[in-house]
Amino acid sequence: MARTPRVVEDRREQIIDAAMRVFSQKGFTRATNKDIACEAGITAGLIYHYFENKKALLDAIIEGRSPLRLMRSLSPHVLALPPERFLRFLVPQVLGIVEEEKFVQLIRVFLPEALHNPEMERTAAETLGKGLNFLTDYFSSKMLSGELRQSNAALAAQTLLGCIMGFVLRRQVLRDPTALEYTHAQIAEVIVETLLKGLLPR
Amino acid sequence: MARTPRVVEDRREQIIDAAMRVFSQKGFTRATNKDIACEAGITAGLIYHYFENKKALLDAIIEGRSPLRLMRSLSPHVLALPPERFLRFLVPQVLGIVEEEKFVQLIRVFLPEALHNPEMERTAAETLGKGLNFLTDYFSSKMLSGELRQSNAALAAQTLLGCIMGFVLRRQVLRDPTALEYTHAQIAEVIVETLLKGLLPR
Amino acid sequence: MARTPRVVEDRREQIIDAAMRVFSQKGFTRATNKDIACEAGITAGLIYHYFENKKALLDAIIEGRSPLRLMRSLSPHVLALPPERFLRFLVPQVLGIVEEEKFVQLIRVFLPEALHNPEMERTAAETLGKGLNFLTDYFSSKMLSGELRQSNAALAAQTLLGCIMGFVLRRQVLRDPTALEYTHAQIAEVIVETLLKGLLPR
Amino acid sequence: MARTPRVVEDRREQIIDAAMRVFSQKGFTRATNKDIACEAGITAGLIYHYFENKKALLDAIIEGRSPLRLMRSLSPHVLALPPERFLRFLVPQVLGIVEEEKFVQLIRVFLPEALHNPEMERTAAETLGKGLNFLTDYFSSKMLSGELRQSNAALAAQTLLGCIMGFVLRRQVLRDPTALEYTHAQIAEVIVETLLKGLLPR
DNA sequence: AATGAATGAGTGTTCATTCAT
DNA sequence: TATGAATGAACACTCATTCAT
Repeated sequence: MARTPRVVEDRREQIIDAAMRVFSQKGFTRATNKDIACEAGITAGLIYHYFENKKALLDAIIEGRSPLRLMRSLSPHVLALPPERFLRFLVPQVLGIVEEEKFVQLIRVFLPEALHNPEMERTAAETLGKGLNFLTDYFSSKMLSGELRQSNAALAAQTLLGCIMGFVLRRQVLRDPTALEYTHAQIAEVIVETLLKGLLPR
Repeated sequence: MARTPRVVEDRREQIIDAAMRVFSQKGFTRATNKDIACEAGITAGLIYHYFENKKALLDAIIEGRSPLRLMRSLSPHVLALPPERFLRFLVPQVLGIVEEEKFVQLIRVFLPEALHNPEMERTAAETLGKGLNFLTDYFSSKMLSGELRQSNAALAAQTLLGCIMGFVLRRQVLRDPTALEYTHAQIAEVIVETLLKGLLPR
Repeated sequence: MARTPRVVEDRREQIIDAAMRVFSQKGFTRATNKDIACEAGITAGLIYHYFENKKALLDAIIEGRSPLRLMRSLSPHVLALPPERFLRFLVPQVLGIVEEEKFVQLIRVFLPEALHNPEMERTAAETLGKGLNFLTDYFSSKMLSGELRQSNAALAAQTLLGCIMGFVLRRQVLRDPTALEYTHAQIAEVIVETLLKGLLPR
Repeated sequence: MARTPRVVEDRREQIIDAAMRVFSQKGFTRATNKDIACEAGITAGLIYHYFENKKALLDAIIEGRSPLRLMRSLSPHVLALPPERFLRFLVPQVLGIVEEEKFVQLIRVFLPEALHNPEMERTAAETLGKGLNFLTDYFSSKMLSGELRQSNAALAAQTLLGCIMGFVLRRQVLRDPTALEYTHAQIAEVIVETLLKGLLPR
């Protein structure tokens, strides 16, 4: 009896996982319910016991797999670190999370959807916004304290995150083999080195 | 007279334009022939007078609207400029081209397609690669001449282009209103300032 | 229970039967899925639950309804019969099978298809070939034993089968009312008498 | 001026010829107007200056190419010949005409159409009927005169024509390579010998 | 006479969704 | 829970036919 909800959750997860894989490979529209059912080892009809429709399944993926850990793992104490140590900690950390298989799948599912769906566009913008706010706050405080030179903190934050996104885009979305040869350490080193000198006071 | 070929070309262009708009709004798969025909003010059947099938129409968009101008407009003489002037010229130039309506549409059509179509994935990676090579070459030569400090030129190029892509992604793909408030000049200023100091020798 | 596979088979058979009727009336190309579905009392979509496509449905008709019984019913012991008894048994037998409704439908489906489809052309030629071989063998052995006069057994076989085909063609394909007035017995009598003893008076 | 109707007739003939070829290869329904226009070296629209629609083009083929020569070439004086000479003249003659390329095309166009079109079914039955009547009359008179033994003349006629049709069907419709190896002379010889004198030894 | 752009009705096929079992 | 038969509303695409030129 205590089992039923457990099983239900398992089945749900199982379907979500399968859908995640199929959507990330084929895209939401091209993926059929049969594809997903097949990947999950069930029949297509059963999906409708756990999800209202195909769209609800997509929503479940996106809601359930939100990159919250990212925020959590970066929390309070790191904010106290001086810029150089902060960035040398943050950048590889972000790269590590963002280039995980699950996260890459999420990007591949979410990105095309965001492109053609205003609601998801907003969700994506907001999620990114949270990350940017976090960084912006950090930069602002360090600019105030004089540890970073004065400039537009929000734009600086966007510049940093943009660099990282650029790498991820080329590596995980375009799957450029050249870009995939670098290690996270190398990438982080270059980003940090390049931006840091520009951000530090003379 | 002398008109006939003109009309044919016009009709083709007209269909391509309509498809461009519809694809960029709805995505290739979701866009129906009727949508495109409707947008172009014709009937769906006529599309097949000019294009073999829906995919051929997509190909025509992508081949016909390739961002070649970008490369051409940046060519020879600018390579001689010193880094600061070079970047202050280049970055707004690229932003200007890349944020044109037509170009943004192209991105919105191409990106989701590249995500689920290996052939386009390669095309996209190659196109980006050309831009990166151009930058990498410039950085390499300036590192040799001592105008920039020694480091991995390819990664530096990716960092620069990544920043720009990050901005475009947030502004034109996610259409984040906050990000859209900045002018090209502001964005370019921050990117150049931030990266330049990191790239210049001490 | 124990019903489920039965139902599936029934539905398949039901669709094949409907298709058989529609194809034989309208021809494969002219027959629409809607026609078939309508005849079967189902919706067009359901056809694709049981058959990959329209062509596969045609194949199923042709494979499933192959005139194998014809060969089987004629087998071993009749070969020992003397020519006159053999033919007096064989010809009405063949006429009976070949003029059955199902078989006539098969001809009406197959013939036009064989005319424009090399694969089916071959299948038809081979099927006919098997019948001819059977007859040729019989004629050969009886020519050796002196029960039939020496001549080209293969051509004699073709002559006999040709007569029968000629009748069937006129009766069942061209549906000539004059030809339909004869009974199988009459037709068989004339064919056997004519071929066996010839037209000339003794 | 006297030319115009000539040209019109030529164009018409040219289109009919092209249609004949295309219809006999692909079948009426599968053949497109573009196919025909292409084969005729014109554009599809032009067909409609000479024919009301596709069906009218088919009718023109069938009406214009009726196998009248066959009847004409067999006319009056041959009727006087004794049976053996008559058949030895008739059978190769018929085979020769019926296996001409043009006639075979006609069969390949007509046969599938007759199968699915009652009107053409009747036309075909009538045409065949004329041939049968001719033969039946001959057989009747020779039975009366005692040159042939008494039997059902109509069925005997059908038997003879059926034999020929059987050969043509196997050779020209099913294109059986084995059957195509025989010469007209061989085929005619066997048919005449078998029907005339029968299979039994004297 | 001839073209070919344009139409629109229709075709085979797909697939999300429902539902009896 | 789970199945898979069944539906029906699309959809991409074809093609006979029309018509301005």
